[in-house]
Amino acid sequence: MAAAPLTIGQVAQRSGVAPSALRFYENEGLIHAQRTDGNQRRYERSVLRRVAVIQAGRAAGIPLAAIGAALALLPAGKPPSKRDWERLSRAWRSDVEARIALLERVRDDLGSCIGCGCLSLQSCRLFNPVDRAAKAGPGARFLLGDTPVQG
Amino acid sequence: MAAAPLTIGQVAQRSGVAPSALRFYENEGLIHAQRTDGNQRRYERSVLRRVAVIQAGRAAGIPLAAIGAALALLPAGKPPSKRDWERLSRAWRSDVEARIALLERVRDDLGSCIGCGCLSLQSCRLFNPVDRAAKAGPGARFLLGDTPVQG
DNA sequence: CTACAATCTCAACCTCACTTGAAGTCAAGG
DNA sequence: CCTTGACTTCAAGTGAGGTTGAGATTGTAG
Repeated sequence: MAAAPLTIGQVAQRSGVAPSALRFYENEGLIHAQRTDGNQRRYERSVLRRVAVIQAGRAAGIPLAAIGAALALLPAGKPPSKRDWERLSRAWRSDVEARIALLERVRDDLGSCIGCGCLSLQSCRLFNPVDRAAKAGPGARFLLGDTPVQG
Repeated sequence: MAAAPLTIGQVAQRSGVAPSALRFYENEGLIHAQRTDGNQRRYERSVLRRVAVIQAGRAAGIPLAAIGAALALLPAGKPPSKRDWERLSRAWRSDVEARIALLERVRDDLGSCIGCGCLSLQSCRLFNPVDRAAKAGPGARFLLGDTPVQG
């Protein structure tokens, strides 16, 4: 008995991802499905793994497009090898670490502002003194920093 | 010589926020401006502080609406007191900390997955075993966790 | 065979935080 | 006065990551 293919509802239930999202992922090329004679989607079980990888990436804050790019390097019909997953999770991990570092900086700056007598807008790291110096170029941007993301 | 009011362009340059964004903030009720006879905006200098607070909140990942709610509790025409800012920055700090904790968990889960032989989908914390158990309710959601945000 | 739930497609809508464009007005230098 | 650049409003667009709804079709249990 070959493993029965899964309907979209079954995949939705098992993965916790809404059917609409699964269709969306397919549209974006992240997953793939066979079709019945009546045009309904039938999924191989390996799609569950793929969806789980997508979930992990989303949890890590990786944009869907980048997740898709990563998945594109993985075998289509088969679950990824341990090595594949190692590569992926390592990359995502360092991405998450960068995001954590950014937030930690913001946290520390907020913390230091509590005691810094910030109202003078003098030497505060959070409110950088672009107001006083007004040098060339816009300031205060340094806080936001573009989200580092692997293509 | 009373401090000259600032044009929108000047506020934009000094704060690093685009004029369109400043108009947007005004529309959303986060900042306010006087008008000239010719209907142009003229800002008091205290708006720079307010905008800086908005920037700080944005950096901390606080939604604009929540920043607006917080600002609404602050004196309108005057810079916030030290106490005001302490209250705000403390609240935002703990919000940031919650976000950091979430990311740290994801990071650790990604890390543990590197070595966990995850491909068996057996006991992995990242890929939680909803696939095997398929209990009531959707799974894998636990990773995402709603962003805690103060109203 | 008949219900009825599940699925299909396609287009429209949603939130967030803005940006862009069109068409017109204001302010300041020469 | 005239030009030029900064400013005005309002509507619409952007992009991410989907959801919602309409209307039609399929799959399955009884």
